[in-house]
Amino acid sequence: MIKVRANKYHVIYKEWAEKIKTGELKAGDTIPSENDLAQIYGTSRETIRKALNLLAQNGFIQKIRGKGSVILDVQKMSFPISGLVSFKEISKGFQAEATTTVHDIGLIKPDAFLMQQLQASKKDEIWKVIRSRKIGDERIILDKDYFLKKHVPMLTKQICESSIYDYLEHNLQLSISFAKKEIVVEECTEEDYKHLDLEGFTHIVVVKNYVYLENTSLFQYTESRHRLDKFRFVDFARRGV
Amino acid sequence: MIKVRANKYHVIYKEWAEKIKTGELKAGDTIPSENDLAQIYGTSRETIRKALNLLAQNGFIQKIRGKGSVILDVQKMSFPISGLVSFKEISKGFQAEATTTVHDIGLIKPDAFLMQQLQASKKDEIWKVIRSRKIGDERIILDKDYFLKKHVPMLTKQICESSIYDYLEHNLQLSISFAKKEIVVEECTEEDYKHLDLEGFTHIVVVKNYVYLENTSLFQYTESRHRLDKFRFVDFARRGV
DNA sequence: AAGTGGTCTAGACCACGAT
DNA sequence: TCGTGGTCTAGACCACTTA
Repeated sequence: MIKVRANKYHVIYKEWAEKIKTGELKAGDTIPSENDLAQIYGTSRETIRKALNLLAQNGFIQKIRGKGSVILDVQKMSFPISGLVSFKEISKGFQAEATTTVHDIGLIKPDAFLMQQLQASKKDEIWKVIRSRKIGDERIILDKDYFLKKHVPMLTKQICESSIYDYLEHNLQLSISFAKKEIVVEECTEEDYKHLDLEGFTHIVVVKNYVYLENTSLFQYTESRHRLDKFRFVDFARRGV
Repeated sequence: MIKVRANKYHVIYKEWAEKIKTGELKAGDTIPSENDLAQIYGTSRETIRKALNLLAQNGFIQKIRGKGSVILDVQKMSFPISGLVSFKEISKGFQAEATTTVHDIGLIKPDAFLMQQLQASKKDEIWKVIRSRKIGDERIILDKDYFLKKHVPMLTKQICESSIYDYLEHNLQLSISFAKKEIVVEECTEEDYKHLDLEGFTHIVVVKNYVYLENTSLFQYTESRHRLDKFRFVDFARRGV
């Protein structure tokens, strides 16, 4: 059921990413040279380079001309909302138990705001899902998801309680490809007060996500609203294009 | 003085990125196929593919198997703190005038906090720079920068008033390579109240940056403190890996 | 069937760092 | 000088979309 990428370079990438993540290899060590790796794996050097470039892009190694590829300290990089990950995937990294409550699920007609956010027309139908996330014993995150029905024909409460993304990718075979993300801080709404334990905070961090499929069609708009003191975003960035 | 990358694939990347940014090519259009481009530029297809992969990574195009490369809507992506950009580079995109005030600059010995953040020893000396950024007529951002003196021997008030990064890259020839970024919300400090127009906000968005050189040595720790209502972070992310 | 992008190869030359 | 990573080539086969 799960789509496995069996590309050589991807396999090699995963293999070394794992070695670094588990701490089998330590920060400061160097990995074998590209030529050595090409021999070890019986591939061409360009294939090795694709794997190493992935490692570099994702912050596992730093390639240094004339020297080799040095392993970076990857420990601090926990809890990334970075990239494109769903709450289910993120919550694996939590210590405390995380539970999801579905407050609202149903088909609606888009208002002006949604028509703009989803580039939808009056005729489009939209799945609206409101969920809160409890971590430990506090309700901390409020997720408001909107899916175009033409891409997601059916949705149930049960699906929303586990992982919508699992369902979309594995059952509907949708290929989620990229997203535009925006992080801002807004005043809390009635809805926030109702569903979250706000502890007196008057503002809330809002992560807005516009999610696209492989064919470049926008199919989801999401607002993930995080209580100020519990929000954390981690990112790894390389300079210059 | 400025280092120009004259790689074929980089030139091709810049050329098409420019065409898309300026709107000469519109979202939804397709660019020529890889084979066509290889012919046009008189290069191999792999070189074209390196250029197109850069375009895809940076959100300019979406490559679709069997079809071609479609141009994405890149307009909404203004004001990225994403990637690694300095305030000077960001402020180009502002409507209003942006000015920088230097409040403090000097060499200090690291306290426990800084020793940890910069992985420094007691013997290290550190440049401390405190600056506020005024946009329009409000002081909105407080930047606290710490540089290891062994990498940055000299710093002046004048340099800090323009762009420290310009100075580091062009005059000191330092190669800034990558950074780890963390975004959280904290309570305002005395320092924030003193240097910023906080308008009653009790909390502040803090962007913490750990900046590394090409040889993987950490040389800078920065806190960029943004007033809640003026903070905006935009990102483009691809799913998987 | 033809055209597209995705993977992979075996080789070449270059710029850079260590020795 | 030698080994490293960075760029580039000319070709091959594949999976996919479109006609």
